[in-house]
Amino acid sequence: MPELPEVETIRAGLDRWLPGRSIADVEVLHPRSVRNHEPGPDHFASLLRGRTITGTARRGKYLWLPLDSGDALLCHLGMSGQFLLKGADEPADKHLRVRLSFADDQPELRFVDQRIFGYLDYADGGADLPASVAHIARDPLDPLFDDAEYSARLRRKRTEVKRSLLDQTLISGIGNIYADEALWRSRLHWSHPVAELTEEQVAELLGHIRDVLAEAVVQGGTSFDSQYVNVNGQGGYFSLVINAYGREGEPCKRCGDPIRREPWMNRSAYSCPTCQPPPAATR
DNA sequence: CGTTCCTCCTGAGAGC
DNA sequence: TGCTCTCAGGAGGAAC
Repeated sequence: MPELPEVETIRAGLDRWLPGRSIADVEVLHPRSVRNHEPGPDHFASLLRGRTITGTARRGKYLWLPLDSGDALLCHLGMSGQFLLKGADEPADKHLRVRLSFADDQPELRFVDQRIFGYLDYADGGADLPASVAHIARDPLDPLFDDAEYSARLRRKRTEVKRSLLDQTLISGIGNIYADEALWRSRLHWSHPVAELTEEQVAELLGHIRDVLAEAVVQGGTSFDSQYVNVNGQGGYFSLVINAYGREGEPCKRCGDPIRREPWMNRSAYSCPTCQPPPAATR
């Protein structure tokens, strides 16, 4: 259930376990989970058998495992995807979609995904950056993220600030929760037009985005390492202090007024009506 | 061309 | 209880 911190937590957990291991077998239990691989599940499995995982990588919410062939096993967790490391003798999880076993007697890697919005794919030549991830912007925790370029690009858009935060081609890794949290910290309403943000406001927003993501990464990091085998990437999430998301009717931690929920894009936007007033019409 | 919005799934919880 | 409705941390691509 992944935004950047959850995906990063999973990546870090996998990175302590997978590099150097050889894939012995791949079992695809639901074809939709590998739907982007045109030749089909059997071909997908055959490409992976015998390959050695050489590392782990992430951009935004995309995760991939570089292989000794120079290709990569690409993964997006969608809304409900999880990676679990479990013993082969443990019972199948309810929504187990793909199972990868390794050459030795080690735990297997399971891809579990209730809603099947997530997927695995074989990325030809994608060890450094899979082609299907190339259009995704760097995320704000990436040392090569260019703040000035982001600010200029953002302010040229004709859209609202929350929409822009969820546009992964502008800035990646942010989803509905961290968007609402960063906007709360910035005292910005979701509908604020990005073209009207000053450079200073963008810089402040970016600072809050980095803070909330980094705090969540630290929290998430504690949950993944209990037992490598029983890992559920979602665990640490709820220890983060949430100020807006999901708090409809509860008091704003700054001013005490009840947090409001507004329908937004077939989803929800949470904000403080006092700290985050809708922008005044400018024309 | 840029921006908006529908759709792909399964399941939980609320209300009747 | 069982039905219907809404909602859920995402993103590609059709529609405008």
